[in-house]
Amino acid sequence: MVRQRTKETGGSTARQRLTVQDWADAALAAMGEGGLAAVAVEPLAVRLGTTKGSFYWHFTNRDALIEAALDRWAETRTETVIAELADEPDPGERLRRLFLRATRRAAEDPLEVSLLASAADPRVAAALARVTDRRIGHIAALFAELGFPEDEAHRRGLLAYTAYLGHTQLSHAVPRSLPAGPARDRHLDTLLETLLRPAGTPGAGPDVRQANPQRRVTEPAAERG
Amino acid sequence: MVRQRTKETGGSTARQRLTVQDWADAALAAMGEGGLAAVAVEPLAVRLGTTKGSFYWHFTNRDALIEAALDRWAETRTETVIAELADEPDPGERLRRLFLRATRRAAEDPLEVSLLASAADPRVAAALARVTDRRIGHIAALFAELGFPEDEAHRRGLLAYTAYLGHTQLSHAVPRSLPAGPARDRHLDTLLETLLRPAGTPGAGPDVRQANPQRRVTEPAAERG
DNA sequence: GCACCTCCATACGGTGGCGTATGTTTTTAC
DNA sequence: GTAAAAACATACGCCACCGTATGGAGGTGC
Repeated sequence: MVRQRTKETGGSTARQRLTVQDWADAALAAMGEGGLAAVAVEPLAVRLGTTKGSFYWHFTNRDALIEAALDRWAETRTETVIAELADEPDPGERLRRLFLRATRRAAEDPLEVSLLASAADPRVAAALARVTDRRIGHIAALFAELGFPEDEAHRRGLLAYTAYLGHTQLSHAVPRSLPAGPARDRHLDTLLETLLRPAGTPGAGPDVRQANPQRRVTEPAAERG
Repeated sequence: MVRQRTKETGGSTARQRLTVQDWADAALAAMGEGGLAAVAVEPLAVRLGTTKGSFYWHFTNRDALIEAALDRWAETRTETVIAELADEPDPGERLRRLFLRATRRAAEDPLEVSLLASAADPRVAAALARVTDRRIGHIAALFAELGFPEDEAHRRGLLAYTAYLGHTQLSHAVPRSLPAGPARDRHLDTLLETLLRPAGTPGAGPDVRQANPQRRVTEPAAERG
């Protein structure tokens, strides 16, 4: 990510120039490590091997950087995962792989947790709202594809996303509280299974979805990567 | 919370003196609003109507304040809720009321979200680990009281706490994504009901996995969000 | 009522980060 | 190959905050 900028190494140095996105990515990285407050121009400049002079050429001030970073986050960190699985034909398997992949990535990157904690900032809140709507909508669409009626699909999508968020929090705060290794995927599978099971929805309950006969699926092995 | 300290109001002023806990509570409040970085001595002093002189009498430095605040949080914000419901005889009802109460409080107070995002700090991580273990253990004990075997009770306790965390995150980040008003409790009730329903136990390794209720394989067109 | 201890106020020096001003290098235009 | 533009470097003033030093209020013992 960070470009090399050896400063006085004779002639071989191709002194890269930085782009707005380089700064935005660095800001997101810093944000993941230390929250919004850690998005500081001068430390970022050091990390990028440059100086403030570069920064204030690309941005008017720190706020502009934060907005750029949030935009970049909202664009990249949601669509990529969705797009990666677009070729999977089976919606159930697509849901499962989406869930496993998303939780794994979120467990590796503290950025999302950091952003969730910065929702007091209106710009962060806006980005979060955008991303959350998109994600829940997409999951709900998967449930709808699986045969659930519209509102029930949305309800389950909401639950799935809630589980995703909670799991992410735990994986960062107290990782040892969660099963690790192969038990991890099994745990997430049972969680998904719970969400997929036809519930006795008491409120506006259609009667149809009764007991699941003989569900069998796809080995959990496929999801590596 | 903040004590009144009118500064020059003649003689009627009972000039309160501050305690270590006053500072710790103020630190927790600031932390909820702006994260760990917002725990700054001088702003806190202003909020408390005093000066740094007071602070550095009670604490050696800022780090000591943070530790005191974390200790106070770990002690108060978990045991109180548990203790408040100790007189409820029915474990199912105790679980339900615990869940409703905890989620409501967490939705009102941003502190917990902020702490979860500061888990990179080892002191915060320690406090979180303590509190998390205590809470999951307590919830698991409730499930055990309800008749679930030990490991299954723990598994469901973990799921319940995951749901709690996720719900809390959503309620702060994108509150409108969650049902409000009376639908709120109904939503949480169905969530709990899901967790209480006897499920296909995972440990013994039955082949049942992942459900497809009446597949209605739709066009991939539904994918557009 | 006087020494004494507790608790707070005020005044300092130091650091880290923001934003501006202005110089310097690299790239592009032609 | 030179002039203009783009991209970066350096130097400055400013503010917020940390921690220290020291000087008082206010109560307490006797």
